[in-house]
Amino acid sequence: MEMEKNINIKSIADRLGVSTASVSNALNDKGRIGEDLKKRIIETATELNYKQNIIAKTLKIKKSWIIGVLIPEMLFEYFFQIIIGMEEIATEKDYTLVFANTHYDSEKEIKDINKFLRMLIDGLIIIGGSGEINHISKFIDNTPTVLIARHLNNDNISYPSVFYDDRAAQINAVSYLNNLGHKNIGYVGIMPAENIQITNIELRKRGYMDGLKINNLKFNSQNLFFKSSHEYVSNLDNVYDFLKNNLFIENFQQMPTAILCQNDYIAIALIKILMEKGIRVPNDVSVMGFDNLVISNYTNPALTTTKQPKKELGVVGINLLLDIIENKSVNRKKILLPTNIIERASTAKV
Amino acid sequence: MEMEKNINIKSIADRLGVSTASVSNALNDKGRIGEDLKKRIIETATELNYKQNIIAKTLKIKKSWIIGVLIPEMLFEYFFQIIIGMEEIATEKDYTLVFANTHYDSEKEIKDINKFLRMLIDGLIIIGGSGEINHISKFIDNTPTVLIARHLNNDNISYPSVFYDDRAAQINAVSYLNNLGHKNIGYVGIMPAENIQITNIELRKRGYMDGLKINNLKFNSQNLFFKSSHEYVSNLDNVYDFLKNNLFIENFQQMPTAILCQNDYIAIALIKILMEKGIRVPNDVSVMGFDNLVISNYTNPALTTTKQPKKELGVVGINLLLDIIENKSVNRKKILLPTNIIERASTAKV
DNA sequence: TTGTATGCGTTATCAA
DNA sequence: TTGATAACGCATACAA
Repeated sequence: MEMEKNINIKSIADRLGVSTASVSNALNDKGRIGEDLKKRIIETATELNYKQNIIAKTLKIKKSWIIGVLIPEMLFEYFFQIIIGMEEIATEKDYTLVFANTHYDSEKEIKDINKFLRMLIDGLIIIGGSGEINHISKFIDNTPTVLIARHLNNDNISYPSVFYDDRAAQINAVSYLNNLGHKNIGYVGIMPAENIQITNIELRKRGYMDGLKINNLKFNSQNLFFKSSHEYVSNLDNVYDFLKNNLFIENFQQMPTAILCQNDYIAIALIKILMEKGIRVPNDVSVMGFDNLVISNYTNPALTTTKQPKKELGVVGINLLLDIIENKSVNRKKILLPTNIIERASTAKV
Repeated sequence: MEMEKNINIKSIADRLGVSTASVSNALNDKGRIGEDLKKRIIETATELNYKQNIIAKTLKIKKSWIIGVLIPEMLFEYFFQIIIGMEEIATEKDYTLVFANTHYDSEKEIKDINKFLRMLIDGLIIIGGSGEINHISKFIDNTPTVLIARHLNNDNISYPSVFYDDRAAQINAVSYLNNLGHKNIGYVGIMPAENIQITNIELRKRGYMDGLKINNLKFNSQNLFFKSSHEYVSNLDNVYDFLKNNLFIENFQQMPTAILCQNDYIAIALIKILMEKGIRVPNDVSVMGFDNLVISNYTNPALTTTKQPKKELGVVGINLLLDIIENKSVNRKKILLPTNIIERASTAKV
């Protein structure tokens, strides 16, 4: 096996007896070079199988074509749909995505962002997470950043962001159920861990409460199930186990005729639990989810739920970020995406 | 706003009146430096909020702590479970993953690998895809590479790899159904596009055929549904639509008492289609999947299926790769992971 | 149009 | 133990 020497612009320059400057100019299609020499350089480059070293280029021009993406957990579909949307656009525009899983941990967020900055990322996308932003604002202020579906506690702080309105969506859900004739509507939600606070989850619950008020339905605290888990609850199996151990249908004061859920996983698990107890959905009780997972159309009964534009969150988010990166003017834009109710078979008139 | 100058090792060196060499040695905990100076350097570094530039370091020492990962499609759960497994280990060992979606396209594979190499990745992981490897072997031979769940056409070619046996698993599935008393077993599979060839899919189908033989059941070509789609079929909705338009249950010669499927999506879609026609599962026909998606325990009826160790594929794969990167000796290892049948409610005795 | 020379931030060699 | 300096591969300001 022959010793394979690294081919760089100097290899090409030497081979042709020209300067590296000319090689660089030729290969990057800058103007300052003659057509003839340019052609010879490009020929030699392909002949030698030259590959531009992105790392060196990045060091020189301070552009990496890397976008850092912060995800709070590796949850199926919800986050991955967002990522899929981003990936298509990023690839198309020759950017590379790198991910970090922050586990809803502020310390980890700081650590991950620091790592990204040391990699000279061109921009940052933060998906979901807590309502807190102060601990990372000093980084964000110096780096093009877009927030996706992250609701900040402090409304005065504003960052470029793409989001949908969890609260308004759940208000709509309550109204939808009310229109079906349900006057006694329960709610099932889970905070996936005790020490974290996820604004989206709070907002969905508040939407339920406000929805009752707006529809002139009375709130009954017995019919609100909202617990934190001490162990991390995220996937369907976890959710099922948690509800199985913590939610006692018989504890509902006056069994609700409809139960609104924080998300589809909870709805799907709840339906399974109800059916195991011989409670029929929607005959005995209507169940409504939130997220519109792909699978929710294939459960039995198919799930009525609220669809938020997951993939579009990613697409719009990355486009916004790339606009900011390539043209500083579009900063501080906030984009609200719509939600809508997908009516299926898990809800019925009463 | 003050002009924020980049803090580098020279900033620290200048501040203390020492050389950059000493700063580097101190910060990287190399030996050649006095304890006293080292302490002062580290203090100054934190004081100035110094962040090491990974790009410059990578250029110098030719190590990026980046692992490139090739995925053939953004399919939920199957690939994402693998990724989740990898991500945990990679993060733990301070590596960063970058992904490329090859869309089962050889040209794109070459392009993506080239991009990775230009980023000076430390290693490459290739998940799934076609049975062909020649077009990228020249890259792989010079870069630590691990194949995950990619079955090569040519058995003579050997790369470090982690996999499970699709064919053997489907043979087991046929035997399982046979033991339930099913003698007329159908099969439903889809090749997601016409011009691509995915070895795993071929192997699963072959497992069905071989399984019949081994169990002394006769093969009836009328009961094998295996079509290519001209449009890309991957997610559950696609699969449902495709089957709805192409699979006519009544065309089965002598309706099978059990139908084995290529994957869980197909099984779930098939069950929905059967139920829409009033055919009961498992009373009228048993249906068996492959993959054991999380959701498959929550369908109604819950799905009997074959579980392959998705997350473990990722964990074992990345560990193997990191071993190769850090210690060239473990090369050319092939690791076979077991599969097992998860018995649920979609199959019954006949 | 082309070449010379410098620097991006780091590590590493060699000399002091 | 410490410092001066070259080198990684590239782009660019400036000179020719």
